[in-house]
Amino acid sequence: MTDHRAGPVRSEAARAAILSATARIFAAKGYDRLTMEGIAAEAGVGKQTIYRWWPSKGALITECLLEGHLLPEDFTPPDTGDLRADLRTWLGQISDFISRYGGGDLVRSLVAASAENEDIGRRLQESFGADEILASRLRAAVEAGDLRSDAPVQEISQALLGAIIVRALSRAPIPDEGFPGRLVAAVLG
Amino acid sequence: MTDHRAGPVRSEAARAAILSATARIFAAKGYDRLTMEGIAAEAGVGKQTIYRWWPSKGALITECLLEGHLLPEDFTPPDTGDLRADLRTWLGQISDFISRYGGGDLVRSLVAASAENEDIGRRLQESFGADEILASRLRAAVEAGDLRSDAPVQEISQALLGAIIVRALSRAPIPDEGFPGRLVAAVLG
Amino acid sequence: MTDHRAGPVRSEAARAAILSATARIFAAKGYDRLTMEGIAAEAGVGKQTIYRWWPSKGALITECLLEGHLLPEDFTPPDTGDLRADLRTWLGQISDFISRYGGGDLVRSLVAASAENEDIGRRLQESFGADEILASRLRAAVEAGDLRSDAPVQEISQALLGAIIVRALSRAPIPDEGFPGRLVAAVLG
Amino acid sequence: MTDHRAGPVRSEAARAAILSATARIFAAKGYDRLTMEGIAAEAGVGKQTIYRWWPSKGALITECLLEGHLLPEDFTPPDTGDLRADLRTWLGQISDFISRYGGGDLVRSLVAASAENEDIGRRLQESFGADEILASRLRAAVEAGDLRSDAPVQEISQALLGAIIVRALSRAPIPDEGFPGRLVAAVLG
DNA sequence: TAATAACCGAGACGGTACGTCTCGTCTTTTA
DNA sequence: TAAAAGACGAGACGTACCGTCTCGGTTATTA
Repeated sequence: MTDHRAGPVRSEAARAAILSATARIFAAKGYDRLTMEGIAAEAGVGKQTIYRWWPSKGALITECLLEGHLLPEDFTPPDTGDLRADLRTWLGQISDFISRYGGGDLVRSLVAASAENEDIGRRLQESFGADEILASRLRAAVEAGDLRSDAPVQEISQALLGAIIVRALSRAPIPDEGFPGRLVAAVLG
Repeated sequence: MTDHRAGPVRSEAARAAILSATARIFAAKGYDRLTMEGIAAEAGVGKQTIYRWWPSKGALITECLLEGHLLPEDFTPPDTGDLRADLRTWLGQISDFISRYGGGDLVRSLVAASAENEDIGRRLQESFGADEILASRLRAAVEAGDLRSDAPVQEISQALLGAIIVRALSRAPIPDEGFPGRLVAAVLG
Repeated sequence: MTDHRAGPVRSEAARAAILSATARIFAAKGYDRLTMEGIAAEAGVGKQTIYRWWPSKGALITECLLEGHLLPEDFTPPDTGDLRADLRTWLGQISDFISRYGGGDLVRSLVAASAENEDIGRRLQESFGADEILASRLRAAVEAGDLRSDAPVQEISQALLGAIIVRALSRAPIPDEGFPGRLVAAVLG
Repeated sequence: MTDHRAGPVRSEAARAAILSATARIFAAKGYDRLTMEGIAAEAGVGKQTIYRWWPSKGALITECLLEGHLLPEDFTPPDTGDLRADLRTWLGQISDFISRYGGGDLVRSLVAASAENEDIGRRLQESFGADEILASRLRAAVEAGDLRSDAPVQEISQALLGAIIVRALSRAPIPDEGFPGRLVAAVLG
């Protein structure tokens, strides 16, 4: 028996246009000036087509995030064998990204969205590569003897990403090349 | 609400009513459902009386923060001579506060306000005692030999507070009594 | 032979369901709350099936009218030889109908549809029997000497029906049994 | 004195602009293409300013009607002593008006509005002068012996106006100069 | 009797308008 | 004479329908 219902199928073109328009406006104007009407107009789509598939602005941004429209770069920490150097590289990538794109505006918008929307909040660490990949990297370092066996892996990840976020919220510019180094020194001694 | 009336003499009462109403709504409904019209109604005040004194919602919240209406508790780290124990105490106070008040809702609202408003962002660390007081405490530890002389004081503060914020944004509850200890271990080894 | 195209034939069941649903909603909710989507849902039919056969809501209502779904009763004036008595009977039938069905709601809906749609407007007099049948009745009265030979037949019909419509639009209830008599007296002296 | 509340007073400029814009669009596009958003835009006014003072499109049109924005002309029947001649003059004025303005479009829009809105319906006869003025004219004719003492005054008024409306709804153009005469002949013999 | 073609229910699509809410400014009345 | 009350222009919200356009499934005619 056919388990698919009759009727037209969701328009992939509309879906792509909406996500793309959302990402464009989010990057250009920030979370709080991102409106559903603006998205619909930019995407050349009726508002109902957005509301038909996403219940809220947050859900839309979540999907943008998951599809990589908002943070086009990949913030995976490398694995060279030297944990601290790898973390410095990773933090340097994020710092560079922030410096290049509006000096923290995009991060702040992402944090504002996270504060308002549960799903986005849950995926925040993931978005910056501070999730399972970093955790497994840290666990490998424990096995290699680079970290103590009782090192609190999750707290280390949160502290590193959190420092970046606090800095973005405080509007302090990333000062110079030394920041990743100092942050790794602060967290891993 | 309060018994103030029209007239120039009562302006201080209006000011207090506005700040109090702002704090009450902020705590009850969060930053994004805090409206100027709601504040005016709750305070029994005309909207213009708010706009006469504060240029924006952010400025209003900033003043609430500075006057201690939003975070009624004082998050000053103690000074017992044992830096790590003091930090654990401090983080424990914050964790307790979060657990007691809505499990992070208030922190998230504060973060949302920080993301939107520059002044609030600048005072974010200060609000949680992660500012000069903590910095001087860390510098004293350097002098006492508890920390290396090149310890990156600011990054340590940001990492500690940031870990709290990332946890709040990710909606993970503070798990148990061990969190402050693990976080201090993560940051100061 | 290509005098008949390939494919299935128009579904009589769908046609009947649509007309019936239209009449039901028209009577229950009135012209302005009659929606194409509502008709489709009520009839268990796709919207396209309606638009395939009728170009507009007005055309649909016109067909309902012609098939007697909207005004289930037949408002043909009788022919007893006494013109004025026949007209009183006819106007009494219409008055009774109005009193029985929502006190003018249906007439008002019909008038609203007539104002918006040309075809319905053209058939308005016909719907109430104020068309050819009434005209020939009046012409017969002229021949019988009951009316002057230059009696303006069309204007008499329009005045009689128009008085009913004006009364329905003014929301004045049909007051008592005397109305048809007074109206005939007003128009034919 | 508390006979007037504190606060600003209703803007007469906004009120006038709204009524004027409503009348302009009503005349130009008809009732069913008259939108609240269109009115607001045309009047240079926020939508809320309309909804603050009028609950519905119908209420707005009612007020337009009462202030004479919709039917700029005065359809008062004259009083020369010759009732039938006066009625012919009056019906001629209305016929001329209909011919000059879109051939019935405005009347149909008014009828559509009457069908939808109770207040407009109640004032329909009044709008065309078929109310108290005409009634008193007819009563005077009774006293003067021009009409029988039991002439049904209200029904005569409704029949005259109704014939005009039925003609407008049927989209039949007012044929020539003879129509008012024939209609008076039809109604008053 | 297979292919074809138009039908069917279903419903997604780009739009328009709805009526509500809040913004930040401006104006009037009151105490 | 400042504060309350609240009207104002602006514009986003989320919903309801419009009329058009697919979908896949279902017949009836035609080759």
